[in-house]
Amino acid sequence: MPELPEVETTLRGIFPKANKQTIKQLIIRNSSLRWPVETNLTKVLAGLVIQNITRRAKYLLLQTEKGHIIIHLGMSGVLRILAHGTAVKKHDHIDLVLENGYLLRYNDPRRFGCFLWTDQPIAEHKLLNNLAPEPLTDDFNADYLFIKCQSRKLPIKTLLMENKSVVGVGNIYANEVLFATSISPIRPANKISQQETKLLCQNIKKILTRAIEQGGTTLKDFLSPDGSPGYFVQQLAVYDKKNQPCPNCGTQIIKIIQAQRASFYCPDCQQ
DNA sequence: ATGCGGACCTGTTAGC
DNA sequence: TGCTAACAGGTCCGCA
Repeated sequence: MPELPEVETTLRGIFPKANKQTIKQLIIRNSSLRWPVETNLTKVLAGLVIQNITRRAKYLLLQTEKGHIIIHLGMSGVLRILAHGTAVKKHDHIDLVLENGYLLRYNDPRRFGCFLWTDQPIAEHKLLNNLAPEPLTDDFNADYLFIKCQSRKLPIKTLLMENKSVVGVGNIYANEVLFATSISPIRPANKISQQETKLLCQNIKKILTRAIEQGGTTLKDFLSPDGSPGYFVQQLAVYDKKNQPCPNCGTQIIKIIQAQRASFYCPDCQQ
């Protein structure tokens, strides 16, 4: 479900109620996420203070005085801030109960997400130490992207979705960014020109930024922590638009499968 | 090192 | 209407 804008929306939603709060209790109803949630975390976390909450790629990092909680929402995860005593629903796997009367509740039907603890320096964690630069910082720029593309023959769409090259861009935004840049998803990465990587880089930043401003993209069930949906879906040009007219030229959008993921593009505008 | 396919899950929708 | 198959926003891992 969530790409970077949805995770950023989640961060902004939980921050005001969860940051600087003391953890009263951790409740694990179902520990079987992507990796098992360690049951001894209930002891480790009790009494710790959430000193800061940040995002790295699509990971949410809750910093405490003894280490970090690493949360990923996978395909279908949702984090919400709720009052103590709020009734539990299906797939409400974890509660982080806070001392201010609220709790952070993790719901994830498909259980592709994770809830991990580490006391190692966070940047060195195995899941984080090989990630591309944050796309909305200056470290992610045209020169960086060009060098990454130069040495690779895989389709550009696939490169945009691998976390060692680009983070935060999932299937929806990979399709949208390539449309905005008039590049076919099947073009080999090493056939992208320097000028095109510049435009690609600009469009990644532009589209992610705009999506964040709209509160993310709600396709089926994404809700921000306050329960509101995202509105970026209204601005999608090609994603899930098979057989619909291209907004530029009217040609029918086609759907193909790349790396087992659906790609949508205009065969006329995108070469 | 690269690139591909499988794996992990449940819920919803498309198609017969 | 009902059953079945396909598909869904992610990404790690193992293999060639």
